Amino acid sequence: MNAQFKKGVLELCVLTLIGRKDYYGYELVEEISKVLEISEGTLYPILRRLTEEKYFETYLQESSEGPPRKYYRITKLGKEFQKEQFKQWMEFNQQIEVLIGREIK
Amino acid sequence: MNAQFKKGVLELCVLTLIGRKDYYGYELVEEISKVLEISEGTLYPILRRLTEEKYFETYLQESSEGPPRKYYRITKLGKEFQKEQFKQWMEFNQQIEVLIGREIK
DNA sequence: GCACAGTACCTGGCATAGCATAATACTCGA
DNA sequence: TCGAGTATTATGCTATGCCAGGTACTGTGC
Repeated sequence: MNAQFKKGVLELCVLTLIGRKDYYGYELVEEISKVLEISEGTLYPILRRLTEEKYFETYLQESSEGPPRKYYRITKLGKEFQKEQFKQWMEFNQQIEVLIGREIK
Repeated sequence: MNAQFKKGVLELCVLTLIGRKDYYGYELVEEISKVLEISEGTLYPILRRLTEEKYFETYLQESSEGPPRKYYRITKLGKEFQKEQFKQWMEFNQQIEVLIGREIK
């Protein structure tokens, strides 16, 4: 899989998934990994960045299966950002389809 | 427009368009610019890179409207690469849709 | 008791690719 | 002759994904 394709889109995926329910990092890696390849070293920085930009809030929760889990909850600002990013992604996709879409056979 | 989205996909667009007919750089910028924002500083390096990797061949042609034009023609290797990239892009798109697609309203 | 696997988080350094900016150079019309 | 349009190229910046490695807690098997 061309790693370049993921640039920017992973952020949208993280925003969208956490918009549906709170996740902790490791859980999110597993969830996304069901569908596409992703490494922890990619995801944790995205979570930190989006939290720094006030799109997420965090809280810790004890676990009986290991160290405490850091949960991420989307903020109002995060929801707006997700909407905007989603819109842009859809537009971009359509533009690409205009350029290359006819190759579908 | 989120510039990150373009990473990797522009390469596929260039491969696909030049797969249809020969283009010179400036012409290609204009063609793609009809659909999405792109700068020359982005496109020319892509052309050089793909030529170095034997996906394109080039030839010069005089022009009465300015300096000579450098035309790009796709190679057999380029066609194969385009197919492969196209397939990967389509797969990637589907995977993203699985993750975030339900947001469509 | 201890090694190990599984769970959970974090960071530093690297590679890639898009972009802004600028330089060069040719043609043509005002 | 000056500027606009055409056409190519190079340099340095930035954003983001990935690899590799480190820390630390829990439970299991020897």
